[in-house]
Amino acid sequence: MTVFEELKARGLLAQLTDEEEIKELINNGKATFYIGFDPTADSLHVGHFMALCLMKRLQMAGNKPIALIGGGTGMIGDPSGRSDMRTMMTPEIIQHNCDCFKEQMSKFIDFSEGKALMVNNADWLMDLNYIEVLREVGAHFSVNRMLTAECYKQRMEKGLSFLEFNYMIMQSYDFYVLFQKYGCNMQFGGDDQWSNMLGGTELIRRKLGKDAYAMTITLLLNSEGKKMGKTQKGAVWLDPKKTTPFEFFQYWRNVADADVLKCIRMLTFLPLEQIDEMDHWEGSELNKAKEILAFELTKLVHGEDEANRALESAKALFSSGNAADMPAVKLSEENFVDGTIDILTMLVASGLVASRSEGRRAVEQGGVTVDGEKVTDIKAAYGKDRLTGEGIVLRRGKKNFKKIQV
RNA sequence: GGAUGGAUUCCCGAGUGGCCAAAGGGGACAGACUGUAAAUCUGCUGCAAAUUGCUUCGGUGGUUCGAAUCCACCUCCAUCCA
Repeated sequence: MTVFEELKARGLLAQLTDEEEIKELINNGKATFYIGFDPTADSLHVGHFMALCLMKRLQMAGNKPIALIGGGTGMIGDPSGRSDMRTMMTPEIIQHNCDCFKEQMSKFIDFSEGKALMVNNADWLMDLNYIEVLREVGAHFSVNRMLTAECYKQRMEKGLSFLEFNYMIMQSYDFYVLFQKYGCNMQFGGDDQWSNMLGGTELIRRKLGKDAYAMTITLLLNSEGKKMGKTQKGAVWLDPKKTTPFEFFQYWRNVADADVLKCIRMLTFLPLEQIDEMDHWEGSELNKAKEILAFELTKLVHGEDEANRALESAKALFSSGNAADMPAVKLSEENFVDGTIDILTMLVASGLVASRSEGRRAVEQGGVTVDGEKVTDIKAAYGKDRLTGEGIVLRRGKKNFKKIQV
């Protein structure tokens, strides 16, 4: 099976400028392609992960990836598909985020011996001269066309600043620069990037009279049409300090039935034959598939050891309600009054609830247990001796556990 | 620059002097049912020493016994005109 066929079979391909040409190039390892990553945070997240996997797959097929870090475009902020303006970031923060991205990326992609490149568009965007850009690049863009682009649709109602409007031009210019400098003939990205990417291929055609190609990968949406990889607390990060391997594992362990197979297909490197076998699994059997998904992804991102630990913790936690390395909280002296601590203080100190009011509600609704026993009294208190050594397992709801120790 | 409309709690959105911690919906959280799923039903959703008290309706000041609500100024947003 060729790379192209595999990508297609996994449902990763969304839009392509020229299917035959792209197939030919990537199947024969003749593509030099780039994917851009804007430094919007100090860690990559699941969306980036898909792009990195794509890079890896194509790299294995002999193509040369260029990871572009958007130190320059990050100064502007991509309005594509967003309903409101991004908060502007200071140059210091952008620089910091770039550094974090670099470090994380090198774990996934082999940058040795020219097998892949990492570049930062700040290197060519920051010194541009305004008038020159307008004349050289701006002249090739039609405002009328840009305004009809799908990615601005949401912003036509709420307002779009000139700053953000220029994002497409900057991204197009990136492609143009990379094409000339590194012979980069293809750009890949998320499907929301389609219009920005087309801008690049057109700029190259108009300025150089040459062909370049663009291809987008399907956005990972759940069955309700929402972007996956987001929780109410924010994104699911790849940085273990921001999203622990256990939390990461749990996120995938808890995806909806309707989404498991799609996720396995799109995100893991499991052979397609194996995935096809799972395809007819139904009902509670799907739980096994969720476990496989969670394990495989945790392994890819955090390594096999962490994946095993997360798997075992989860199993132990949900069967016996106890696990060796569940997140633990050490209480300090000031939490105790007369050698005891009440349940509300404990809930707040553990971070399981945000306030005492919330803790009170959780207890009143029967959502709190200590060592498997339901707590019914909001005034319940625990002595220090109970918390020494092994400590106790405090639980709010079904899935939030903390080990509490002195 | 001018005219008009607007800013309410996580989001949408009602409220135009006291009965307002603020309707309704969404989301989130918790319970029941389950398979760590979905659907459904129930509860709950500012903070706290909790039949009470405190802080909140873009910002600052004012009127009033009393302001989300009235007045002044300011900031931001949308639409139309230039």
